[in-house]
Amino acid sequence: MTVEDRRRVKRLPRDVRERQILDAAVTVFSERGYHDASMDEISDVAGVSKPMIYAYLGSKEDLFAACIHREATRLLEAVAAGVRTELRPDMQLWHGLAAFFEYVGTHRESWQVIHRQSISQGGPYSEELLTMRRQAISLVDALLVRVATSEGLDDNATESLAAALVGAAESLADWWLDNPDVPSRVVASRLMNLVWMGFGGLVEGASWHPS
Amino acid sequence: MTVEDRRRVKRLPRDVRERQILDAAVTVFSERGYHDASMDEISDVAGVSKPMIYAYLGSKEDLFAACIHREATRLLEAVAAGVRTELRPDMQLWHGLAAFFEYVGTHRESWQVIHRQSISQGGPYSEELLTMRRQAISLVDALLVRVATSEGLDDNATESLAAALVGAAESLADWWLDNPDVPSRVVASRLMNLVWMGFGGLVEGASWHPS
Amino acid sequence: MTVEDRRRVKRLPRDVRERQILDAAVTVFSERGYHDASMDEISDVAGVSKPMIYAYLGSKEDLFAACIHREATRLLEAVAAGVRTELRPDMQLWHGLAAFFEYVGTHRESWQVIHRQSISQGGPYSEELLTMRRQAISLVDALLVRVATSEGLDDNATESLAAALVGAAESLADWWLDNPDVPSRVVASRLMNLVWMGFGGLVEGASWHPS
Amino acid sequence: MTVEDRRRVKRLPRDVRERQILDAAVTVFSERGYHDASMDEISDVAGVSKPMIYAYLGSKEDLFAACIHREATRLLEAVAAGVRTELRPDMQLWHGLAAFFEYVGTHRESWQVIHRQSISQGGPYSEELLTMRRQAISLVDALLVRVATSEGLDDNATESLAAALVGAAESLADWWLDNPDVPSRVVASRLMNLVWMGFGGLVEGASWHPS
DNA sequence: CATGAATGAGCGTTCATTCAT
DNA sequence: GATGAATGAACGCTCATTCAT
Repeated sequence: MTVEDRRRVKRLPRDVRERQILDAAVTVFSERGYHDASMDEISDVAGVSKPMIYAYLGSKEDLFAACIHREATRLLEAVAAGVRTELRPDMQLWHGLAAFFEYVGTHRESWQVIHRQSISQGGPYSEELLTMRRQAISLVDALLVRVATSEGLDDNATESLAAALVGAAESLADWWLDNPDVPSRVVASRLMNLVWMGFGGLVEGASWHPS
Repeated sequence: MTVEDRRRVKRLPRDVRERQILDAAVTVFSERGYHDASMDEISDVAGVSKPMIYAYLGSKEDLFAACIHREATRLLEAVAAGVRTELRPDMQLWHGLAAFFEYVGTHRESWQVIHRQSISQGGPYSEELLTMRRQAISLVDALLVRVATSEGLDDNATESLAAALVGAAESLADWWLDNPDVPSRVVASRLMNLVWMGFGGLVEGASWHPS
Repeated sequence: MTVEDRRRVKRLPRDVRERQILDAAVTVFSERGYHDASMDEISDVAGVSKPMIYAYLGSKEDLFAACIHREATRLLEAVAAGVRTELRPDMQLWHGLAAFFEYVGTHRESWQVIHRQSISQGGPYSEELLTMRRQAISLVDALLVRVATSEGLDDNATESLAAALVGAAESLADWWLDNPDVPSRVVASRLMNLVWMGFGGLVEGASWHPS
Repeated sequence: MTVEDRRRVKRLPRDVRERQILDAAVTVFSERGYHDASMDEISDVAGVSKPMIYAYLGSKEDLFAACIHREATRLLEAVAAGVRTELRPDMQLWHGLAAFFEYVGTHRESWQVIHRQSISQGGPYSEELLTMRRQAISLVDALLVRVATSEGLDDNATESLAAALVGAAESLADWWLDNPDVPSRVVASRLMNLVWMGFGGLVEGASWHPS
């Protein structure tokens, strides 16, 4: 169904329209970033007039927050689905990473709307962004805590390592966008090896493989 | 303003004015982010009229690029100064990380203007940002390549690991801003242990210390 | 809303709906004024959908006119009921004033929707406002004419005095809203004394009391 | 100097531009009322771009307040100049009223921008309006207090009479706008007679004349 | 060298009003 | 009879940028 078709169709129920609008907003925000995206373009892409957006999703900031929320939730759920606590610790981490890169590879727009934005904490519009990022770190932190229990790593330490790990994954995902020929599994595997074996280990020829 | 008054105004040489302006711009950009910073505020903080800024530094985007360039160069130089190739590989990495966190801790404004910005690659204003980030990755990559030579890690692999490492450091720096009680050395040491020993090693009780 | 639900909804007769809507509109207009009142809020308060308002009462301007008409008519009727021509001239005026302040005191909403609006004659929406105000002046004028017949006050003069008197009453009503402790009768009595005895008379100790 | 000429003239000093803008704003506000006046039209009439208005006078509300302040101050000063305390009480009042109608007759725009607006106290934009009106009432109150000292009229009573008198004058001014053939002095004289002799006195043939 | 004055262009937001069901 | 869905049109406001002095 093309945009023109959609424009001619009238009186859709609210939730359908909301989904249309959110889809359009994700597309535009991911292409242009928050500031350079205009409500006009979003309404055009959605095939809906601007007042509908305000009626259903509120202000630009609200709309952005809704996008972030939906997309980040999907990503987090994908990752959480990979991390099954009945697995061996290293396998939990591995499946989490694999799920992350799998998701990023198959949902570029989703990833971009989440990640390619300012994280200046001053700006009010990034509240949702920070919240979701904190959730991501919490998820990883919980994983690390389970793994590292009673190993002398205090809460503070595991949280910082979780933050580092999340940052590493984000940054590697970005690198991947510029080097798309590498398969998802390979990228995940590289990060897995780095964080599990350490560079020291790698240098000495050690490596980790899913067993 | 009368002619007499004007005579009393300091006619500063160009490079001094440029420094004034850049300093002000760094302050404002770091506080507000690129989009929310206004040329008016920058000119106010600099104590200079707006046309001066345009005459000396060009457009807002140019000005931002100049800020990023100056501050990122300083950071990179600080890190590069830590990484001395005559050292043992692990010590090179260690001193690089230590220098990084030391710099971030003592130059918050500088760090914020570099990092707390959108990295949406669509936007033209972030050209310099991406360039400097690529330089950072190159720097780390070179280090890793020296370390890992002939270990089966190809160029592509080390570059991706370098990207991951840079991202981990950035993210950890952010975490640190929210947890400022942890000393710089401790933060650096945590990341060093993660990337050198791997989580697997840490779990088994291994750890790395500067020797 | 399913078909069953719809059947359960009350299908009220037209005049009941109109009264509902007018009541709501009076409330909202009196609170917010014409411009700041939104059709959305009115329809909310009325518990009726917007298209109903348009179907029954026409445009926003029409709706406002209907409000003004209804409320001003009630006020005028209250005052006219006080002015009984079989009374002595001064008693007519007195009872008219007393009725006015009595009405204002007991129908604040009504008074506010009538009075706290722009009277800019350019605006088309105030046609009814001006009409009703002219009626008020006519009412008073008729009273003055009866009182002052053959006293050298020509038509033009009594009409202007009627306008002055109406303005005095309006303004005093406003003052009263900010000083609600004064009883209705006292306020009316003050105005009665002013316009009957004159300030010159009051200064000399004269005063008027209902006898 | 026509608008076109003005538009071609460049780089006027700030205070000149501010006066131009205020003049234009008074014209437009008086014609259309606050809400129906658009900043676009004001900037057109002023021969200035909109950003200048915001730079010099602030928001629409600020601009309106500035208009009200300037015009109401002029009116109050004109009236206050008429009321000279060395005169006999009745003559003070008379000259005040005469000055009021004289001003209204010769400055219609000024009067309309002051008076033909909503006085809904809810709206934030009318703060200045209420303030100036309170000043007017205070001015009259002071006069009445001087006149009526020790006559059994308490503060509360004189203030209410002052409010009534101000309202009567406003309303009569409005009536006058629709009946412009009556000379200013005659209008003033009618109100003077009403409030000084009272209607009771007038009916009995008494009348007040400046002696 | 330096600046106050000035604006084109665009954005987020709102609201009275109407259509399709 | 009644309503949720939908929009055209306009408005207040801001900002990077450039003249004229």
